Amino acid sequence: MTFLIKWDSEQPFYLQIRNQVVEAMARGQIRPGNALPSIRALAEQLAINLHTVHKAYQLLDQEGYIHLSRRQGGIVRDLRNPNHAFLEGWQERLSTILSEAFAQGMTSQDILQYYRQITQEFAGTTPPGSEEAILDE
Amino acid sequence: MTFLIKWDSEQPFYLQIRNQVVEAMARGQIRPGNALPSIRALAEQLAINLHTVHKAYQLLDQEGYIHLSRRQGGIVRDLRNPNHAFLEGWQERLSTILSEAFAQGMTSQDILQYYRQITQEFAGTTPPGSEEAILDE
Amino acid sequence: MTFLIKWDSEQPFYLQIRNQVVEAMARGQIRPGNALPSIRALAEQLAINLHTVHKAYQLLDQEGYIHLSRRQGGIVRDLRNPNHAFLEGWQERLSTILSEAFAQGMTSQDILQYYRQITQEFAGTTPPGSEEAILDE
Amino acid sequence: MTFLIKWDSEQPFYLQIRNQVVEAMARGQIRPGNALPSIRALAEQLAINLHTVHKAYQLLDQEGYIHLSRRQGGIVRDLRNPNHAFLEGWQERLSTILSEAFAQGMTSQDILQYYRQITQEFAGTTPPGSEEAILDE
DNA sequence: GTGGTCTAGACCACA
DNA sequence: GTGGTCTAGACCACT
Repeated sequence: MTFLIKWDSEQPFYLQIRNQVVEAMARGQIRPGNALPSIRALAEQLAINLHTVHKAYQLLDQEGYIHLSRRQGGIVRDLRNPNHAFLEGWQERLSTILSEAFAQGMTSQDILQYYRQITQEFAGTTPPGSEEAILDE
Repeated sequence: MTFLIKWDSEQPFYLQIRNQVVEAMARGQIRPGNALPSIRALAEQLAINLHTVHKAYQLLDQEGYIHLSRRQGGIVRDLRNPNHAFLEGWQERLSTILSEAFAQGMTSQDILQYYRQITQEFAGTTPPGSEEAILDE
Repeated sequence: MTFLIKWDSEQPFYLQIRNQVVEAMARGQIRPGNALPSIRALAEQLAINLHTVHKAYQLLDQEGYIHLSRRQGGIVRDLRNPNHAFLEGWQERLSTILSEAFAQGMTSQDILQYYRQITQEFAGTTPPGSEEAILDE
Repeated sequence: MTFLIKWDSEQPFYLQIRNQVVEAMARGQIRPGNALPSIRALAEQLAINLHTVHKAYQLLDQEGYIHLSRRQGGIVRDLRNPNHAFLEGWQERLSTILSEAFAQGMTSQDILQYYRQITQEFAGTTPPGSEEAILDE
């Protein structure tokens, strides 16, 4: 997968990285057991600070998406069921984002259309056997 | 409607207020033309600073949810169609939140269930005749 | 001429009135010697406070557009040359508004087009003899 | 560029700053990609409060003139075409300022002379190669 | 270093 | 009464 930093985004760099990893997982571009690029390599590739990448990986580890170890770097975990802590915050954020849509005058149909548009990218999971490169340099 | 500040939340106070207003709009608890509580009144009620509430109201005004004026205070606007700028950011945030769910092992069915659970509160718009108080003291 | 208050405008009422009087003068709808509606009448017609209309008239008097007296109310003056004080502030405001246009990417042609569009309404001055009603009720 | 606060102006400080930035953009003194002085630096230079400068920068960001970010401070944007919302308010303000001129007895020739006088400063964009300092200390 | 949030208290403009 | 402006000083998040 390819990482891309938007230098003029309002989102912190570490969150951009975190989000891109999560999206890649959802799309099946990286799968349980796969290794993320090393902190050093990714920092160099993106021309940002080591600490920033480290922070992103720590967050991913803390949220349960990866297992971060000194030896192996970041390994994607196999998550089957979200834990309670995740669900609680997630629901609230979903509620907020849906409220915005309704308050802005969107209908349930509009929203579900966007939902399908987004999730069909996720549904297209690559077959379990295929092991593609994590990072195309 | 009732406002509630979570003092230990990672979300800034002003965003909590903003979100609660938007959710109340989605639920139909406050409707176009209704007045929000005055900045001073809400600040006192929540025991937070006047400027913090002011910031929340300014954000709501800027996002188009309310009209904030020196004369009338904050009045809920009637939004019919979201503009392009809103939709762009909204889609991206929806994409992020959905990928989190998939990456955490949730299925489309799980997600849609939460969707219905949340939106059925919205769909339940109060009948047009009923005029409820904005703020239950 | 007809006055119209925009209740949800960010502009103060007294400025809205002042601007409408000035625009009516520019269009030739009210002319030197004409009387403005009485403060009391206008306040009643617009359903706003006497003080607010008074403030507008005072401002017009102070800026030299009208002569405000207790007996005759507001009488439109015959201005031939703007005084220095007016010109100074006016130039600065014109400079600001033109800067905005250029900074937003407009060209001189764009601006002059708007200029013509606006001034052609002013150019269409009614002939000097005709004395039309100040206020159509 | 040089900022200057008029302490006895009726214009709020934050608007004075905003206007001076916009004028500098129109004159080509600051160009797309250039950085504005940091909020703290400008506040100190002008001997006004940090929050006042902050407000000016936030307004400029909101109006689209600059991009304000935690990382880079204020960066001048490259605006090509004004949006509809801008044009609407701009036209009305132009209309008001032009009617003042006519009501004060100025002619179209007078106005166009001022127009040229102001815009010739804008037209005189500095040659593309020259990179002048943003802030002459 | 940068901007962002929050608090506290003052005074002003508008109606 | 309302919101708007300005000041002053604190702490935080990001790089």
